[in-house]
Formats: sequence, C-alpha cells, structure tokens
Amino acid sequence: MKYQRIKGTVDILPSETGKWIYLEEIIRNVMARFNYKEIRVPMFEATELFARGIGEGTDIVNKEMYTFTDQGSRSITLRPEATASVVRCYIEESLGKKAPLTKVYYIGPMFRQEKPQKGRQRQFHQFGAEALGSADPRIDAEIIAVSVQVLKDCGINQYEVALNSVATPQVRAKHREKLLEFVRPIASQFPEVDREKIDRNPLRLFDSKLELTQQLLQGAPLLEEFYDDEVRRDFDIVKETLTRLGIPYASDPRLVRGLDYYTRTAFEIRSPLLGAQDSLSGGGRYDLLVEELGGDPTPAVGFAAGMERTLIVMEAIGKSDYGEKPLDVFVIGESEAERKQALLLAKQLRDSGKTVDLDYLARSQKAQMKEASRQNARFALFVFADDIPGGRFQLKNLASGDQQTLSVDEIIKSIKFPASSGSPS
RNA sequence: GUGGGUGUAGCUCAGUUGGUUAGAGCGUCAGGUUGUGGCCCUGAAGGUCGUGGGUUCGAGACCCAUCACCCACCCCA
Repeated sequence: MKYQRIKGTVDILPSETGKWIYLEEIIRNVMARFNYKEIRVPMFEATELFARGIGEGTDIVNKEMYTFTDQGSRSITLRPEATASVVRCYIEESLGKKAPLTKVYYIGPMFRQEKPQKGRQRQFHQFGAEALGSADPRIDAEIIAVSVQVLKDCGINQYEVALNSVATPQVRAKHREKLLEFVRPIASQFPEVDREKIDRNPLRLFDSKLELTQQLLQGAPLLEEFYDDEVRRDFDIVKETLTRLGIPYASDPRLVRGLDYYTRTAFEIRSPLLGAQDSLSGGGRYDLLVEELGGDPTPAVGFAAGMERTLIVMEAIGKSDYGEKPLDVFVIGESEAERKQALLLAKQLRDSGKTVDLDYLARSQKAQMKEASRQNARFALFVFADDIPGGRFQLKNLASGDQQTLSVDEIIKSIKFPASSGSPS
C-alpha cells in the first residue's frame, strides 16, 4: 500500500459519521439550552499565541505542537486546544466591549504530536465552552453542568467529577515554598520521572500515578491549607451550587491541571470505561489568561471535552442506535425505457422531499431488490414497461411485503409518515 | 522518547514439532426456469502470508532488521 494515514490520524467512515452527527446534535442542543453560541476560530494560529497562552513550561508547548514555517517565514502552529484561540478572538474582536458576558462553544479538531494509544490521537476532536466576563463562582458550576449534561444526554451515567481549586498565583507561591521545604530534603528518593517535577512544578507531584511518589508525599503541605478567604469562599460557592444542581462531585486536592493558565476552580470528569486516558472532560477558571494575551483583565471559565473518548464510552455502554434515517424508496427498473422512467420518478420523489436511490450498475432486478434491502429502504418502487403509459407503478412495502399500484401523487402520500420517527434508543 | 503485544483474503480469524496446489466464517458477485429482497442451497472471484535479508533440500511458521498498528509509561480531552 503506497499511501496510508499518517500516524495518529483516523478516517471516519461513512458508516461511522452517523454517530458523530448524533453526538454533535446533542452538544449543540445542550449548548443552546444553556445559551452558549457557537464560535468558529481558525485551526492554526501564530505559534506565539499557544506558547504564551498555554504556558512555556507545559508538555503541550514543549513537545507536542505541530509547528511549521509558512511561505512568509512565519511560525504557525496547528491548534493543540481551542481556548487560546477563543481568547485571542475575544480580544481581537472586542467581544468584551459588545456585551458584558460572552458565552461561546466550539466543536472541532485539535492536533498534538503524542504517541497514539487508546483514547489518544494526534488529530482528535474536542468540544468545549467558554464564559468570559464573570467572576461569579456560580458560572464555574454552570460550565461543569454543561459538560455533565452532554454526558447525560449521551446516556452516559458512569463518570466522576473531580473538583479542586488551584487558587491564585499568590497562594500557589506560598504553598510552593513550603512544599519545596518538605520535598527538597527527600528529593533523591523520588522516582526519576517525578524528580524533575520538583524544580519545574512541584504541585504536579501530587497527580503522579506512582505509588512511591504518593507515599513520599504523605504529610506534605497541601495547597488548600494556604487558601485565602476569597479562594475558600469561591470554592465553597462552586461546591454548594453543584450540590444545588444535583451534580455529584468529589473533592480532589491532588487534581492539578496540565495547562498553566488555570486559577481557582479546576475540574476533570473521568470515566472508568476508558483506558489509561480516562479523562472525558476537563476545565476550570482562567482569570489571568485574557490579560496575559493582551486584553483587559477579564475573569473567565471554560472546559474542553474529548469527542473520541465520549464515543468510546458510548460504544462501551452499548449505544449503537443513533437514529439514522433509512432510505425511503429504491426505484427499480431493468430495460432502457424502465430506467428512464425510474430516473424521472426518483426526481419527482426527491423533489417532494423523499430520500431516494436507484441502480446505476446495470444490475438485474433481483440484484436491485437486494440493494434495496441492503440500503434498508422502506419501499421498493417497480417500474415495468407495461405500466409506463398508465403512469401507475407498483410500490412495495419492504417490511410488510404489501404491494399496491399507485400514481406518483399517491406514492408521495403513502410514504409521508416515516415508519420510525428516528428517535435514538 | 521508552517498554510490551500483534501483523495470513475487503472484515474477523484458523493454519499442528518448518514438508506438496494456504483454509473457514462473514462480506462481494452469479445462479436456484415463468418480471420481486431478507432465510436457505450451489458456485465464483479474491492472498507478493506487512516489507527486506538470512538459516534450510524445503519457511506463513525459525533468526535478524525494518515498517505499521494496538496497549502501557509520560502527558492529557
């Protein structure tokens, strides 16, 4: 085989797009209910935007970006996530000056050059929402509620919401100092993979999967011990609001997000049905990002969720009926005259809104019938030369086997009501 | 980047301790007499056994290399 997909990309086949459309419809529906409007931003941006926005110290920026130089010697990067782009757009288009609160959502592909595994691709799809302009912790809860609602509407009930507050840079600085005092003396005991985190970002030690690291961290000062009144109050309001909304969560003091821009609320939604990459959705508050990227100081919250991962979970719980609409009619004719008439009938039916197909492979009537079955067509319409002058043709209901001779108008009427309403199970 | 696993027909897989013309199921195509599908029956097409070397009288099976995919580490959605 000469050409193949590049590593970490997938082809979404015609047989699979149905479930994608289904998921997208759920997302758009939920977003509409919460009054988030869709925003479409470019899939590539100046490299600098991501470097500044996501953080120079992050893995995403350091080793996972698809970066190239364009014809004008500009450094361009395929977006590894969308928040930086949304914020750039928010500033560039002065959205904050047109309305005090901006609620937007997006759906689309992201690119990260990681080693592929279950639930991890190099081109993958995320949907997410951002609310810019409010510091009210209750909108943090709304963001979480939106993400949860999509899962619910997908039929997913097995998930855990982990919640934390990563406070403010001031609080983190104080904590970091104490944490380093605790960790430094025993630094050499840490596993190699974690040891380098001590200098880079000691907070990250807490979300290590390694047993040894967790043991060494016993008794280490936790970030929450350093919360100031405001951070604590906001966090309490988020939790209280979630409870009020009936969203179960688990406080997880070890939850640290991988992107630098988070402040205060941080959350992650995980599913036990995924593999090692068990995060379905993650997000939080990023009050400093807009200013960091050159805008006026603007509080903001958001989340991003993985669509492939959501679909993996849907598969796992046996959600296979996506309410795809069957073909209404397959028109069958064999001779030249019959095929001409079939084409005309197909046009008329299509004009009336029916979904219609017919044979273009010079196949026998029997083969055409088989094709009609394969297509799951509701009706087969036979065109026989003898019937052409009378303008009445035989319409067969393929489910019941009933067959009657009808005019075009009668045909259109008799297949007006779909057999199934197309509602997914 | 580091491990482990797997590569045989379009798909899912069998192929005994290396031994003749490499198999099955599903799918595809054509038939099963009188203008009608699904089920069933018959038949057909379809494979450089991932690729390149090597060992051997003989390799789909063994060895080396290489590529691809999967899973895990790492990180994250």
